[in-house]
Amino acid sequence: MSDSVLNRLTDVFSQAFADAGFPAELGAVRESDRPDLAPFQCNGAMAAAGVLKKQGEKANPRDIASKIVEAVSGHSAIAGLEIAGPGFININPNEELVAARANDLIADPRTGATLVKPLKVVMDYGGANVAKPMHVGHLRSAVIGEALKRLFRFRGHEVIGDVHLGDWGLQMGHLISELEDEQPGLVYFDSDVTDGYPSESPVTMEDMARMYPAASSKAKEDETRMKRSQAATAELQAGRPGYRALLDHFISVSIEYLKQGYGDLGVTFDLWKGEASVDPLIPDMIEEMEAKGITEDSDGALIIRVDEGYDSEKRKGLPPVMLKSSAGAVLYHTTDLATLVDRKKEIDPDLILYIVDQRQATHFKQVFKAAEMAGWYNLEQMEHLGFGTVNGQDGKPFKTRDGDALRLSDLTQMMRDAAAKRLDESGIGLDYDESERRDIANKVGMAALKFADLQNQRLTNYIFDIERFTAFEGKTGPYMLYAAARMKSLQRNAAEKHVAAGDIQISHQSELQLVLALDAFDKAVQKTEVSRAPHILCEHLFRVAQAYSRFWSDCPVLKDEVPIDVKSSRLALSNLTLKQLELGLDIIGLEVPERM
RNA sequence: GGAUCCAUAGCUCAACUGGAUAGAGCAGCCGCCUUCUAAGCGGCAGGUUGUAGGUUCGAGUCCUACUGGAUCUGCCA
Repeated sequence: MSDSVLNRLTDVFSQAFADAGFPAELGAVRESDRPDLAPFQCNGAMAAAGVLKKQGEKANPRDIASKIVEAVSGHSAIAGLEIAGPGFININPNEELVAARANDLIADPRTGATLVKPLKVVMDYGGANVAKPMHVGHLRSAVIGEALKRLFRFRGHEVIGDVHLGDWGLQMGHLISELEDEQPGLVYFDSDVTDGYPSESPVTMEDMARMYPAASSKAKEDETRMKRSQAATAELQAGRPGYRALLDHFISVSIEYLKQGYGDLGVTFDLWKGEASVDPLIPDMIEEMEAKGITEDSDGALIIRVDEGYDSEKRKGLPPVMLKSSAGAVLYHTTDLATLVDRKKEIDPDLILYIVDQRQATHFKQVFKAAEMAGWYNLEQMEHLGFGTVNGQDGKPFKTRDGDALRLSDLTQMMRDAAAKRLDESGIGLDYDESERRDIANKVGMAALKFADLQNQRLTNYIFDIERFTAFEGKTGPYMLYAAARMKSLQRNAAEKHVAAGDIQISHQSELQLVLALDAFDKAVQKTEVSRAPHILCEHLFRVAQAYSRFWSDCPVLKDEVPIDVKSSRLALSNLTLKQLELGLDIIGLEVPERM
């Protein structure tokens, strides 16, 4: 496999800088900020002048630039060079080199994307809770996590995705005590019975969705009601068989529901573990931590101090990790640590990524520090990848008009309906049968939803605007599906007309721009991995789709007046673009319909 | 009180980690469909990058202080 045009140029310039006595890194070539002047630029001359100046020599960056230009001019990879401003070097690549690169990309099933030395990576995302319906707040973790999982796999890593259910806290106590109020006669509440519980769940997902908020609000106002929930939680965690059996029902009913919800988004998990599943590890874990001398007793609670400078009076510094409350209950610090122990034992990963709301940044800082103190992992092996909250247009967390969180299933249905409506309006799909129309509407709707999320940088807060989501023009998921569908259409028409793909030759600016856009794939994928930022890949794919749309309007392929070798070349370029777009869109979780 | 994050075009967001004239999309205005999909393409307009300093050849990006917002801050997860 050849190297990208950008890397080839970097090699040439690095050599020139090294020969001139400068660090080779100064020869780094980059995509130009001024594409109107040239596609590539090298800014090393300015930095080189800085190096000389530090050594006490005076230097003019323009002089250095002309020295470098002299050294590289005439190289076969370069068609033109120009020095501009304080010492920028603008570079035009040799078009034959670009065309040769395009033909190499065709031969590569990964269209130029390289692989890395594989790591074993656990990704903790999704973060749904047992017994609670999925709402818009669950969207980002699922969509971002899934994209990162697929990206890391595409890079060659071994990735295990774990949904890590919230199934072990007070919420379970709420649910158990509420169920006892509603159906006190159930066998689970008979403490004389310890075995042989029914295999059928006493509650449905809708039951739980109703019962949990009811219990929670009662407990907020009524202290005795809260005490009952807490007692039920404690008994559950102490292993009362009837409660444990109920929990198993809650979990399996929830998982079935969640698989549906995540499945609608194309999100899948390798592990459906949760907090409850690591509970058996906790006693040994605490014993180990005590033996290592990192725990201490404080006001009856068992804690780990993770910050020497912590001052509880002034509330300054990082608060301690709480392993056990003064009431003896296990907390979410504890289960998260136990999960780390479990993963060490079962998987022994090189890296663990948590794709969780940015609000939990402090929590993860504490947990990671404790895990390091226990000697299980290095701090570099655990990363919290936070993201902003989903807000309404008023900047506050998104709510429906009734004040509830919008259910994810309602949101996805709205997206599908909007896409179906758009399909009707276009008039294109009138002759498609019903199932294909549904399929297209689903793919377009989900593409719009996911792309709207992923194109934002992770950390910024997220303004949820259904109007904007269901607008399918411009920088949207549907735009990219549309570009890809055109490529497929062209492919079909070419087959009908018996036009075969051939060698790519560049005869138009739009073809050159498209090839250069495609050639940036590997770099975009690498940057996305390093910064764990899917929006970088989204940006690349959008630029490819945009370059293709220009190509589409500027460069006819199958029209009669086009010479046969140009037809073959352009068809090959279109097919190459389709291949890369499908690879990239698959990573961010978008599916391309055959036509739309 | 302490800490983290954010502030860029009317709106939603980028800006390759210090480089040229800060870029896209939407909304607005003007063009382009009798042959490969107009969910598209071309063009115009839109900015004192929250404020004030500092570092240097060069700052949206780095340092300091403010202003405004979000979040977290030992026994819920």
